[in-house]
Amino acid sequence: MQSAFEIIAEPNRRAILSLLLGSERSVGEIERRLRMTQPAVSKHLRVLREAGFVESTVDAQRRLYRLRPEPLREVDIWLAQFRRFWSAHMDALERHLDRIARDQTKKTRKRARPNPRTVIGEKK
Amino acid sequence: MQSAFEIIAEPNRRAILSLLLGSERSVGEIERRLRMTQPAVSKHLRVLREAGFVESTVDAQRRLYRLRPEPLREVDIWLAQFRRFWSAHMDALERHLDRIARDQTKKTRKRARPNPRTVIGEKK
DNA sequence: ATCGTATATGTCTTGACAAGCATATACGTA
DNA sequence: TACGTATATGCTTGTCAAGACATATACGAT
Repeated sequence: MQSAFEIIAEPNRRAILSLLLGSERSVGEIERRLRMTQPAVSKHLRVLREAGFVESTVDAQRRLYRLRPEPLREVDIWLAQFRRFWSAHMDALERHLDRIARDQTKKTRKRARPNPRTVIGEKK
Repeated sequence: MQSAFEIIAEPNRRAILSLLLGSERSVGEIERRLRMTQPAVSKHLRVLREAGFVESTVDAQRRLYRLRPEPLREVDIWLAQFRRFWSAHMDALERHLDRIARDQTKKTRKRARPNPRTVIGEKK
């Protein structure tokens, strides 16, 4: 469970992070909002805290948890390398859809892929 | 293993995706480059294909795998909600670097990082 | 037809982890 | 003090995924 990617692989943890985006919350608030059991919330918070995604302060018996930016930025940095790639593809798709939708004569400047081949896509 | 987040939680799969960013590759190439066993590569590629991260075309006995953008965009969309947050927490220089990354300009870098608080942080 | 290469798949084992439930700890209040 | 509330932690169980190894399938060449 070292990497930030593994941490956010868990849906409940992602939900907690999204919730904390609004404001800091106590364990009880998270528990009620996300309809999880209290131990589950505490355990996920522990994982998130140890990975640096959240931090907490003590308020009497409660603990208030809030978001920390660094680990998510790390994910974002990894993702960044693909942005150039997918914007190229989306542009190609947009051009294509645009041609179809308007049914007008448009010249193709460039193909996204030079030769059309049979592609094995995802399972259905 | 439905969600894109679970798919990219696996380090070898992330390595494959990064490798495919360069160009399409055969299973054998991936195997050698990433020093994984062939069945391991094939299995990871299957997972990636079924989740829409890659597609393949047949070239004689080989299969050439290449990247598909959509699933990573999905991850990026989730991540997007946090950008506003962390840019508020980032210092000015990091914001600056972020801008640089976006429009591929080049400049000098330095280091700064303030964060004073009484806080229960990550494990040591 | 046989062989070699490239890739996919099946089986088995092992380890990680999430959930549930019970219990411990910490703190405020009467 | 005793009690209620808030949170953390311990234990057990079921699930699932990844690696290793063996085997199957597909194709080209001889």
